[in-house]
Amino acid sequence: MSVEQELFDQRFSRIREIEALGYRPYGQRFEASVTIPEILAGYTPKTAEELEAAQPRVRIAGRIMTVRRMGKAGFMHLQQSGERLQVYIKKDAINETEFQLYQLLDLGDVIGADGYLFRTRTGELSVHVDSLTFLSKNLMGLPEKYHGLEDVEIRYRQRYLDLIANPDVQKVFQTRAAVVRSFRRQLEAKGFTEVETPMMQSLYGGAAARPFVTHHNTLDVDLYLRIAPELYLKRLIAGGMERVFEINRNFRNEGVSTRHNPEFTMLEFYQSYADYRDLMDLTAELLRQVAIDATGGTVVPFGELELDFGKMRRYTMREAVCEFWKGPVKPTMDEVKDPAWLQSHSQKATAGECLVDIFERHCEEALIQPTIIHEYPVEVSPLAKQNADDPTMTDRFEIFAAGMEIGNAFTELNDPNEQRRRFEMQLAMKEKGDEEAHQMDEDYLRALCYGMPPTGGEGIGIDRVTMLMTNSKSIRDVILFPLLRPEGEIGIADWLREASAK
RNA sequence: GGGCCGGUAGCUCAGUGGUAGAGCAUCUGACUUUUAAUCAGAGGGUCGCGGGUUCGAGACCCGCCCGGCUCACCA
Repeated sequence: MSVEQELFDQRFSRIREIEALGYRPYGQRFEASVTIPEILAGYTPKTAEELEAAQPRVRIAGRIMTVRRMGKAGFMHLQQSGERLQVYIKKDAINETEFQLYQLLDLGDVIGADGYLFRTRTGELSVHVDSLTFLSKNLMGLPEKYHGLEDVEIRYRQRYLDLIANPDVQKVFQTRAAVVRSFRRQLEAKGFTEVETPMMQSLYGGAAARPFVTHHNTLDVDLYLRIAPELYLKRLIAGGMERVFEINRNFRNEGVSTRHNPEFTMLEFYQSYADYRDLMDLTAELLRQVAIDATGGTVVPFGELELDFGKMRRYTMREAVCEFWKGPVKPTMDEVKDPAWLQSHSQKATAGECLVDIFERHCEEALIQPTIIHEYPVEVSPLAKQNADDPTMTDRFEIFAAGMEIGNAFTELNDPNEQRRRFEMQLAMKEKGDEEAHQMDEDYLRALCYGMPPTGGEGIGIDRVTMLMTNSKSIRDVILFPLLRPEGEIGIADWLREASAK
């Protein structure tokens, strides 16, 4: 039997001892008067003398994270929502049964305590406990108290343990919630309606990506998990829902990296009668407020960097190539507009694809401060409206920060015949082996044939924005359960069965 | 998919071919304001898995599994 299983059995057998003292090992409802974070926020400024005079009563619950026993007394730290408060147990201050319970407690158990607040000799805010109760038994050894849980594989696979052992992890996901809340609140305030569109689609579109395939038994049809909600949201725009947004999951059957998870959360919003320039202003406003709501200010630390969401630089893609060119001699605007020059600096098939290729290789990683790049070639923008002055380009922009793409927006193409032509271009690319090219979506064309108002639309990657707001280097640190290969047999059902048979 | 790095006690990590280690955790004892509590003692290992080289492998070689970083792909 492994050490871990011996510990498990030891703790399992303690369940009976707890019951023998008259407690339920898995507890019952417990009405705390206050949370540990509330106590820390409210009483940290109070001096020992102030607390001594008031002896504020508290009733708290939490998980035992440290224990220091000293014979007839002892200290423990209880954790709640990632924050810890010390409690002091003294034999004289509680009854005999509760003291026996205290002696049975293990690291990781969840308990409730009544008492009053005071400061110890060393000045730490603590609860002087006069009553204890038991709320839930822990059967597993906790990670080391000093280093916490560092094994990233265990952190991702057993996020519950990560949340217990690494208090800051909760803060990351609180911040993620604040990001989503901020976008939602801002868009609602501007008259956008939140909608939900299909995640299972018989045609996939709205992005360049390979899909996951699944199957519906009763209808006997293959369905794709959506790669984007775009084409459905624009059907709603065509139907007269003038401002809509959706915050939900997209699925792309592609590589996994520090910036890519196969399922990820996208905000998409569409505003009738607006164009991409309106969206540039809106984007700057949204991100600025998200930074404030998520971090308290517009300047956000990211690694060695500080990202300022209070201002948003803007370049056209061509300007960016001229500006951020890596070689010693920067190209001129005339060169960057010249298809021959572009094709002499990239292997891609068309001038537009060459421009994007050059941009990605030379510029993307240089876009540290939040930046809008606009005017994208038509070949890579099958759903965006062409620029009125330059039909090779579209009225489209992307948002970059920390060298990472975080958003994509454009004036929506609402001319059904031009959209038909673009789909056919995509089909031609598919013929040539481009697995990510769009499918023809005739129902979408039909919707456009009814007349879709001129519209601006945008998608923002919530995970990536959250990375920026939480100073996270990997997207897996902002997704509670990132995709990993299955773990295989765990064996804990056997442990429970064996322990309970003894 | 390619390259690089990692997997040793529950956790965090040492261990450059010669008897598998430390700290924390666990168990026993002492201790009524400690805080990485302290003190005395004890137990705990499929060295990721499978082959190979060797008198001898945790270490060297080959294959595989899992993870991380990175490149490719992508948002």
